[in-house]
Amino acid sequence: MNETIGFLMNDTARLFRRAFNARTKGSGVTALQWRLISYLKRHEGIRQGPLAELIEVEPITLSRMVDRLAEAGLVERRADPADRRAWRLHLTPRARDLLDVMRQTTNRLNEEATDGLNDAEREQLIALVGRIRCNLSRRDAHNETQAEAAE
Amino acid sequence: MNETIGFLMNDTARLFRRAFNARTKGSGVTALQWRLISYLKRHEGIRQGPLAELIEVEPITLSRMVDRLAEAGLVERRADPADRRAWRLHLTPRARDLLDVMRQTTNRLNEEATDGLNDAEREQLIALVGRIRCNLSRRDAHNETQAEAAE
DNA sequence: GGCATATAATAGCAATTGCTATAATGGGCA
DNA sequence: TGCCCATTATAGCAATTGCTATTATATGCC
Repeated sequence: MNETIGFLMNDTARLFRRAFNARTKGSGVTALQWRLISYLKRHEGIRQGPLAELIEVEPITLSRMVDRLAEAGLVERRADPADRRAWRLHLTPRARDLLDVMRQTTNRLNEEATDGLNDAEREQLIALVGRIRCNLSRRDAHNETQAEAAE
Repeated sequence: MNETIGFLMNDTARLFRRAFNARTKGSGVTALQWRLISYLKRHEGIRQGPLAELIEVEPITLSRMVDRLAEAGLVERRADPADRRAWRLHLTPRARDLLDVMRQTTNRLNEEATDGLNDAEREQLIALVGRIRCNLSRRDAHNETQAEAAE
């Protein structure tokens, strides 16, 4: 009974993060920064607010993360031509190079993590966890709606 | 390919934490504090150092977490009779009451998360994730040994 | 156009965390 | 016993984060 799926999932995710951190320690980039860069790759030109929501930090926190990443030459702020309050975020070539390296690291890590599982089991694992995420995602949206209605 | 198992697991674990936090917001206890209390329940009388390792924070961080939890009347420091440098940590009755409430919350949340899965699928999910955790746990120990040897 | 309200981003302050150094105690060995 | 080194916990300082307030700009309404 102690092995609830929630605890199990959190433990496993933490082991993933730890292993990932151990393998990228020398890069000078933290795991949360990788998360930012990784999302930014798929949402090139996104503004700070929406990106903060994606990686789930407060806008002010993201603002300061971008400060540091811009200083490190990994992220670039460009003025939004349609809204002078906003910035559009872009990756620099250097960030893209680092992403390629990280992608290899991630692939290797995933292979190690699923060592001993056959293809069918891997697919099933992804399908089942995907359904969990879907459930929680819906629940969450539902709860947020309730919370807004209550205020 | 973007849906690697590592990212998927992390996303899902984060949704778990978010949902859990949303349901325990009024308790005045943070998720990390819950983690401490939860481990402390299974390791009554543990010393600070080993507990810090369990919940994966630095000893000094745990020391200050215990400061706050002791002030809140949830954790008690007792002198170790065998070692005058060390404290033995114990939960107070109030913490046990809160744990009962949390356990219910956790169970409900797990049911919601696995909504739509039949018993066989739930078992398979737990078995597969458990194997992932086992793989990563071994890998991690291996890497730490390598790291120590390298120093 | 002019004004009220909403939105994007940032600054100040308080809280939390980790790195490094330090105090107190324990344990091994001569 | 006395000394050296390891271990347990904690204090000071720097970095990061979030809450709240603030600035600049946009949008809607008259």
